[in-house]
Amino acid sequence: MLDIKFIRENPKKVQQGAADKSIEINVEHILELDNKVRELESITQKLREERNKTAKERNIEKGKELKIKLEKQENALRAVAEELKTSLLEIPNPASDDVKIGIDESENEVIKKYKEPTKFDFKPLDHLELGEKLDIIDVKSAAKVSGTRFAYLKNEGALLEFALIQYAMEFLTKESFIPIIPPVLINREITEGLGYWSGGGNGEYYYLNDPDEKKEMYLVGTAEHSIVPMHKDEVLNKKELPKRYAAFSSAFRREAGSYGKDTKGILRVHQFDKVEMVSFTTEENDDKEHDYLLSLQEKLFQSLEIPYQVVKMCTGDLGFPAARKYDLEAWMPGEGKFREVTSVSTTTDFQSRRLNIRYEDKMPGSTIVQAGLGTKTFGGTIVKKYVHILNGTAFAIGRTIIAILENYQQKDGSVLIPKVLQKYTGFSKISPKSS
RNA sequence: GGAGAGGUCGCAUAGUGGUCUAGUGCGUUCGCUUGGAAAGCGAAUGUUGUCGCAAGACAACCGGGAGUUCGAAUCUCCCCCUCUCCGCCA
Repeated sequence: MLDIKFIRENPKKVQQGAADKSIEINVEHILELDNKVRELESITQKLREERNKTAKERNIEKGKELKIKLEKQENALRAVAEELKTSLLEIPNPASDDVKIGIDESENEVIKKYKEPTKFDFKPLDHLELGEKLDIIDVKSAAKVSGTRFAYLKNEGALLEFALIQYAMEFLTKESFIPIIPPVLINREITEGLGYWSGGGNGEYYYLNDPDEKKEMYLVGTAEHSIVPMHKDEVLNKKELPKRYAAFSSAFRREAGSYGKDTKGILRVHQFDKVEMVSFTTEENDDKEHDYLLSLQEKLFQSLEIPYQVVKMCTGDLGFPAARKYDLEAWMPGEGKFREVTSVSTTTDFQSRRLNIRYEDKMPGSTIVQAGLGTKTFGGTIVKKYVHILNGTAFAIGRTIIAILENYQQKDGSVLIPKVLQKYTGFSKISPKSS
């Protein structure tokens, strides 16, 4: 959500920001609504003032009259205010100035590359073929039990997941992240704050509806969904910023509308595990924090020695709340393509405004010279600002395993384990099971 | 799942229809006092919004929502959360 004051002062920028993301909004209409709300607000306020006075005088007759008038005004105000709020929620966060304007992913820019794509003197297999030969991925049984887009990870595959989690958590804890395991079920109110419903419905997330309970619960699409609202309605101390979390959780996605896309193996599944980074910081440190989170993602993949490229999203591929976003795409020899394995975005103060997460900032004190009295210094004013929230993937376990399997496969069908992970796996190679 | 208690200004508490413009204590800040400090004394001390150049004025907010009333922290209804006991349970 954008600040109405910002919209009043920068109507063109807001209109253009939405257009750059190919989202249609009508800023002019929103400003009209805003004026109307303020007009009605002042009328209502005057009536309330009178009502309060009348009640104090115990003027019952006049009070009855005012009550009716006031009710009318309040209803009118509520209707327009509601309309304004709905309109405000439809405005996307404008992209940062440094983001390229573009229609869709075809205009994204590759800004960095690490290593050349892995070369083989044999025809590399894809992760599913490998996974089945090694007996570490089983989608057939999962189809029987859960349906398509589910998988069992077993044997060394399961252990590899634990190794990745342990490695990432240790790495991030050393970087002063707070390790955390969040709930994966969230309530309705929080999904609204997160914007699950913007764009006219929920095509992305699962919900659980117990017929015996009136309450609906929603499965998180990423740990971010339960980490960010942790601080809803709080005022953080500037000294504790940046506050960084390293969260491990499962993530659930309906993938409605992606039928026929990436149907093979575990690249795109309904349930996967992830180590996620979430950072709360100040306005002035936002850009620096974004670079920092990206650098951590790069370090992790460099330590696995997996070739990748960093892609900077153009406006059309940014998504609603992000002002800037980078994807790290790992080389996947099975497909012969770079595929997204992590992503990192800043939502600036867009999410925090909606969820009301702020921090206290002290403006510098001022010194004034008083005639004949010398100088006097006044303490700074405390100002509350919305925090800037960034989030990025450390490891999306499934996709990272794909990258490892495909890049580390050997001619004999075995797969080597990246050196940094060996102390966590306890083995350095996965060999095909003879059946 | 059953029974009970409770959610009030940073914290602790008072407040059961108009004197609440929410009292008091603690904490915090400033001032007085002091060689300096403590204590003491005095004052200030929430959030959001509207109007205003400003000083300020006013409105809304006592877990959330709806209602009764001229008037609600206070009465009614629904919901949420916390605590205690019992049951069940990894």
